Amino acid sequence: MDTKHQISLGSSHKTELRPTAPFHFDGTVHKPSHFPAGDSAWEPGTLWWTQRVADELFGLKLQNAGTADAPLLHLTIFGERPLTTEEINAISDVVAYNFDLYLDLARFNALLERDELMQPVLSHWRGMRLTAAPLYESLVIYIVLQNATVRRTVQMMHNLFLAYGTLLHFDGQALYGFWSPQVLDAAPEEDLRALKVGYRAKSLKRISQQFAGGEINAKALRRLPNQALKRELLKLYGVGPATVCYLMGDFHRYDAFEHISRWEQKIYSRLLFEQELVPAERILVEVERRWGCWKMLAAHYLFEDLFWRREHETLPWLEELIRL
DNA sequence: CATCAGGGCCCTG
DNA sequence: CAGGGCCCTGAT
Repeated sequence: MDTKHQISLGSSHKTELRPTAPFHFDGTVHKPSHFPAGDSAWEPGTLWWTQRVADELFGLKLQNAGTADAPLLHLTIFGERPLTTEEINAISDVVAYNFDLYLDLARFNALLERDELMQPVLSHWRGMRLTAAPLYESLVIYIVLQNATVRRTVQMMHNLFLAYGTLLHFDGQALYGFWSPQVLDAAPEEDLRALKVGYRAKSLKRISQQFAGGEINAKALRRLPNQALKRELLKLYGVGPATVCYLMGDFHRYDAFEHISRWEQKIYSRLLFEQELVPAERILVEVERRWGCWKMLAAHYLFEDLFWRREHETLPWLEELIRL
């Protein structure tokens, strides 16, 4: 292994989290539609992943210790050193925000129960959340997704982790932790290009520079209303209409589903209209009509349900669209 | 062997 | 606002 940096996380702390009910553990922590990035591992009932908090890397384990209607989570935090109570709480808060643990789904569930198409989907996924990553990490992932096939995205992410990530050993896992923005800010663009990220090297560097320079305050952004938030996010170099739509999801803005990329358009055409290709505009009108302010979350349910089915049955039309 | 589009975006005219 | 260019890869 030519990973330059690796560390063992010998210190561990346990704490508990109580999501609002209903809570769907596996649907929330494992997303079949996401590409495998090397920074998380999942088995039913347990998720391991890495998280950079306040410029320090941690390994995290989340275990399902409750039921859908009486949710309880055991969170174990692995670090290089003992943590204070305040630090444990801070990390718990990050986890709670990223998994949207305290989301009230009552109205959403009532809405989906009245939707014929969504009834079976809801019966599988009731309590599932749309999850987020730290803003910088989400941006990196969305940038390597741009104009690339899944295979290439996986390769780019792997190369980036190999060159700039830190392999964290904890709880029998070996998972990559993200670099700090300062690292890519300082790296020559040619070095990034050598990792075969292509023109995305420029976006990665510019974004890293903006974060390293303290221009971005993710927590302050959370307080902005949708349109202002969108405006701010679009100022980030390399963020356009497709990426900003994903980012609004990271900020739990479930009413902000305002863009459909080509491959998603084909998938929604099938699921909503049973047609090959419906105009994007018509799809957006339809999701607004059906799900209103919950449209992004509802669309997420449909999508994850589809990709979960893909793991268990063959869907030839979908395979053609995914193009590994 | 060449050509092309891909889970976009920036820049230019 | 339309269209070209961008890095690289696998498909054709």
